[in-house]
Amino acid sequence: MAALARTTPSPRDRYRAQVRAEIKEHAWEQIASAGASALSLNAIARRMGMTGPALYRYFGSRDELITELVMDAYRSLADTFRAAAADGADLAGLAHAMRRWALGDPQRYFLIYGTPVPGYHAPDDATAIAAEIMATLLDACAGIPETADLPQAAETALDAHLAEHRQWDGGHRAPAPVLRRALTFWTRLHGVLSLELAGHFTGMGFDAAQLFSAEVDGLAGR
Amino acid sequence: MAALARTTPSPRDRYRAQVRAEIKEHAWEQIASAGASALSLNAIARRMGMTGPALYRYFGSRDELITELVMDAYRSLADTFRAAAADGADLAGLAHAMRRWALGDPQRYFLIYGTPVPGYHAPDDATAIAAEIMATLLDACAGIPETADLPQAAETALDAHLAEHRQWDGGHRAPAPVLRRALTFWTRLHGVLSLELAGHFTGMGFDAAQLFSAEVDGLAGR
DNA sequence: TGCGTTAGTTAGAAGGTGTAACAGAACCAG
DNA sequence: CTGGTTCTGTTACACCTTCTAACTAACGCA
Repeated sequence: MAALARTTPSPRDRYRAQVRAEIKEHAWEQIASAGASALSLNAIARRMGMTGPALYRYFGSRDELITELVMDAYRSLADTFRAAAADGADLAGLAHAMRRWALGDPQRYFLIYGTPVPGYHAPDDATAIAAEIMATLLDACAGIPETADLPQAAETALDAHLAEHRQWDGGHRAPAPVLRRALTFWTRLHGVLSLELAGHFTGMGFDAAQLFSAEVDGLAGR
Repeated sequence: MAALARTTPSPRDRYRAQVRAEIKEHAWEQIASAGASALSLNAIARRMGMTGPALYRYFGSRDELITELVMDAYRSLADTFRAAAADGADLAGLAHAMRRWALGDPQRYFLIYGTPVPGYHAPDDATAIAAEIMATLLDACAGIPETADLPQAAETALDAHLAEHRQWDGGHRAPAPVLRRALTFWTRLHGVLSLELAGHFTGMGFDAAQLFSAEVDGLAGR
């Protein structure tokens, strides 16, 4: 009873962690091949040679498993951003790192940025990681010349608005144009990327990478 | 047998059409409140006072119903675009019409532009309507000054690419910069709009409408 | 009036989530 | 080493889903 905080994980703990990880691996496979909506605990259990209810020892429900996968996806994206920034990537470097990350597993991207489920609210941890991503982005945006391709007549209006509504800046002391640039980076790249990943460009004939790069070049000030 | 093409719909035809329409109405309610993944033929049947299998007289499968809803969503968006253009809306007018349309039923927007289901391929009719939307957009883009906020150094590269990869222009004889503007309109507005609809801006404090408008102003050349 | 078509029913297969009760293995203490 | 506790995985089940098969009953038309 009342086990003290273990200094070292017990064999059971290790086993448990390993099974949980294996479940998640199978879950990612299913998601990659059929989307999150087709994820089935029973199917995962079958593939692992167990019966369905056994998985409920490891995840309380299907939603709990998906939530954990969402968190892992966020974590992975944040790490990708951080690693790229640590490697000295500029804004364009971050953009291309993000595109590679998304193309590597489109359904993982959609787990974060795809169709929302009306009742579902992301856990606070997710917004914390989102803030971490935004912080990395703001840092990168702070060191870009002002010649970049951004609204200029509208700039005054939006910048003034952002200057007074910056709860989301996480304490970053960037001026409003930098905030604007970060938001624009996010929305524009998501726009091209999500349409590309969803296949809306297939059959149109042009190369999505060039459209993406053109947006990146505009944002990064060439 | 082998009924000739009826000149006037029979009472049965009218009844059938009415029940189909009623099924779709309930489907839209369910989608709006719980998303397309939660759509249940059984639940619709229950609400209509019938048993589940009865609905299979009207739609061959759940997927067939959803496909029809997707088509209706496309049709509705295309009509919204056409109506706005017929009312003399410029590019900015089209943009705001699109935003109103999306905000009116976010899940309807996501039915078109949301997370794709890996195995699913949209019917050819859908791409035809998409082409119709693009045609309206290209017309609107053709009458915009060149001062608009678009990539300029990258312009040469992307424009050259688009000039040689324009299967998607539907015979529109617009020069490459117009094609580029239409694509950019689409991706940028989808970027802001889909993030807003998915709730990714909630809690950030700023007004998504102003971000949207700033992008529109940039695209429309003020 | 009578016959063919069609709508809606029940029954059931196959599969999903999730709970409850139980068997057995693993671990830990004495 | 043995006993007790804890944890894993099982079966059985309730309840939901989609969808098929077979049947009944109503409708519409001639």
